[in-house]
Amino acid sequence: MIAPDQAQHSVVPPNEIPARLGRKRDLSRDPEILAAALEVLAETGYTGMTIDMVAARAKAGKATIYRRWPSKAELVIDAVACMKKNDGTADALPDTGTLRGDLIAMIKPHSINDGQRKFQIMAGVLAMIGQAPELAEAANAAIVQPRATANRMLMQRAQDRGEIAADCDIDTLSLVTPSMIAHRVLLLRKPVDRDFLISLIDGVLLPALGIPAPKPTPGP
Amino acid sequence: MIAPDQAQHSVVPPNEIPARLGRKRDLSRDPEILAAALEVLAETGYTGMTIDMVAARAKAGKATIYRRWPSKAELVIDAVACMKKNDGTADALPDTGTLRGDLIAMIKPHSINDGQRKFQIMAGVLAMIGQAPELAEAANAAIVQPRATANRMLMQRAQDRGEIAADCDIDTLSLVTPSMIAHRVLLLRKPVDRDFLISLIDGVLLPALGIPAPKPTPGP
DNA sequence: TATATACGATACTCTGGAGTTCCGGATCTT
DNA sequence: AAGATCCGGAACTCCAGAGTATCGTATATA
Repeated sequence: MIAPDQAQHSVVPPNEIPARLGRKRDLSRDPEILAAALEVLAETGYTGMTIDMVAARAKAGKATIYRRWPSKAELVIDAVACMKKNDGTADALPDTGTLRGDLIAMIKPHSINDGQRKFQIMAGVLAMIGQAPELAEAANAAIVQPRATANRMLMQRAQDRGEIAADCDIDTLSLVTPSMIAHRVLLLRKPVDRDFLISLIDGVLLPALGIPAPKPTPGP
Repeated sequence: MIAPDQAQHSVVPPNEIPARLGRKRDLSRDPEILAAALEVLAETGYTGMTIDMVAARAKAGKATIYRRWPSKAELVIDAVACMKKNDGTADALPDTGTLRGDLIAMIKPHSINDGQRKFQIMAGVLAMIGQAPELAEAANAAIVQPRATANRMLMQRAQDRGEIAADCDIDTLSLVTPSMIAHRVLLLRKPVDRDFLISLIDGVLLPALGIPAPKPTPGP
């Protein structure tokens, strides 16, 4: 999917590598171009983004880009899909013993900035989800699902150790924070800061799971 | 805001109407053009929408449109803003005596279709919120806020009559359903049907407010 | 009636950007 | 060495669509 035209001779025997002549394609440029595309996408949105911007940002020629992706749309789809791989959300899930501790521990400066950026990209990408439904799936898989999955795993663990009831609607609740972060970034254009995330945890998630508010007034 | 250039002689005494010569502008065409713009917007998105499409849909000339709005962007902003006026969400808020009854009563076929269409428009409009922050406000005010306000009023009443605790985070909770509907329509591209809305009410809102699930298994 | 503006319809201009082609130089296979 | 393909860079073609201008007609004021 990354380099769509690398498998062009599907007729030749699979054991015989095509062994094409000439200079080899520099595969290390692929991720650099995709990263540049994501940067421009986050800054200007899909409509404002031009291939020249991406080429300039990646210090590449336009021909190099069109040699690897057939169109602007496919480049963007690929760039969004590749976010999923280098995300690192699932690594090192916290384990503090309480669900609230785990959820709070997920709030790190890095993950806040990363999240802000991802939803910025989502805003730029939503421009063309009407024409490319596959892009909606890619964006969902790369941006929303990692967070939802992390939430689901934390809640599942809490359920297994009896901290929350067995009949909680974990699947629905795991989507609450991603959805409300998206609304805050896309429409309200407010920052996703620590206080907002804590208000989601203490005002929505934990109450919905039957865990009472921990500190009504957190002293200084 | 609807006809930006109708007040062009701000110097003349306000009691003396300009009394311009020539044929008068047909004001009844304004809402027809705005409605056509919303239709095209919902179908094709901002990028795919052309002024010719809007003109054809409204059976109007392009000049007629440009005589009233200076650009495509301003037309769209106005169209979205005008949704807020003819929405009818706030009228006839249900009053069944219980919060769950009220929330369920809000689920009517009409409001479901209307909501689906509004969030479709929101998808089309998100394309340019990067360039026009005012459009983000307009979309928020026209699409999300009416629903959030209705939710907030219902919860406030429940709080006043003691059905739910006084320290509930009503402001945050009122945004849960609009945010999750948006995610479902925009990214998941699934229909917003009755079952989904009920799962939000019984799986998130009511538990978060401390109201136990009413029927674990709703018999036939 | 004379003038001025709005109307729908059509033709027109103009610009930005997608996608293509060519260049000189580098790197590969044979 | 020779031929083929890559590279970054730049010039190029091509077109959809925003915005403008014009025309014949309708409706307003003076």
